[in-house]
Amino acid sequence: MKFYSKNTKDIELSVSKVTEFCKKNNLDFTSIRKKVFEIILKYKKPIKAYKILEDLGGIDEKISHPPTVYRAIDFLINNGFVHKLNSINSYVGCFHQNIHKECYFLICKKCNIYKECCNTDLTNKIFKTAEQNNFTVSNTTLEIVGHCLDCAE
Amino acid sequence: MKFYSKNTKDIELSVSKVTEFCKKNNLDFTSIRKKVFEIILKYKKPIKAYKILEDLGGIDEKISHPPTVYRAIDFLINNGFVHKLNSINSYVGCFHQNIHKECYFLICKKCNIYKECCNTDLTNKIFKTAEQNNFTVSNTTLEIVGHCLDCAE
DNA sequence: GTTGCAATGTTATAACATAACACTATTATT
DNA sequence: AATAATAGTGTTATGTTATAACATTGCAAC
Repeated sequence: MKFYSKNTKDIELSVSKVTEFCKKNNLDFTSIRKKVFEIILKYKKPIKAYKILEDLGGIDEKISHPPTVYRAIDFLINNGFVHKLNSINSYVGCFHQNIHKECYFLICKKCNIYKECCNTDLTNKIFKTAEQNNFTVSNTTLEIVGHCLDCAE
Repeated sequence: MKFYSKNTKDIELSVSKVTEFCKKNNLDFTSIRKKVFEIILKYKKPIKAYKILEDLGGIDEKISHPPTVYRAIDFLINNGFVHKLNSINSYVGCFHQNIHKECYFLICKKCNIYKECCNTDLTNKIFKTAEQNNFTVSNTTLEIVGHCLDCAE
């Protein structure tokens, strides 16, 4: 399955994009938040919180406690830089041009590779459904779990 | 928010529907599985595994161990009688006429009430997307988290 | 320079889920 | 009838994911 392969340059670009966004919006993109963001991006696949913790410990033992990681993740998610894949308790960097919270994901059970998609049509449908039910959306999750072409039998 | 309120009679109906389905499909709807299913239905809101465990303990202390509950849940989910809401680690009985695995949910952050929807159009779109990506679907999750009318500010 | 506030450090524990193996009951096989 | 195979369950222990609670730090506003 083709997926968004990020090389070093792509990661740098994402980081600087977020840095700029934070500056504009008066958000505090601290050193820890930046480190956690970079770890997530570098991992390429969905990464688990305790794996982030481990990697962070490799950089600096002082900051290797769960709350440190979860706080950084919260910040990154709340601002749309990272998404959580609830069905596999993992986190992924957002690869899209616009910082946003609505996205959907194809997740391969076997190789764990994933693909992030945005489909305006689908998103609109979802919001319309919510509206019809007098529902105020704060967050949506659409996860499609299965097998990618390479992993299918 | 209006939701699928199940009275005793509705629950009995669901249980007998599932009982029949299991008979036809040669599935073992054991006493424990049935009890767990009933607990989930009676709760009306999304219920957590350890709450099920607690309720089950009230019926019979012998069967109040986590694996007992999780095994029953697995059975119920695999056969489409129950859905898991990954974003809140909770379980809900399926309220639809056809036993199935694809559904989407509106979940109120505040009161935890939820609504289960099925929208063929949306489901088709999701499957089409997967197909376009050469992806074999085993399971989809669409969860819309936010506030219902009563809980909106 | 002190107050206020957001971020972080730290300890502990809560909440969610499964591994591993023993036991039981039922069915199928000899 | 004895035996084997199998699915379900009982039980202990532990693995995994996430947060509560409170102390400390650093910086900005007054």
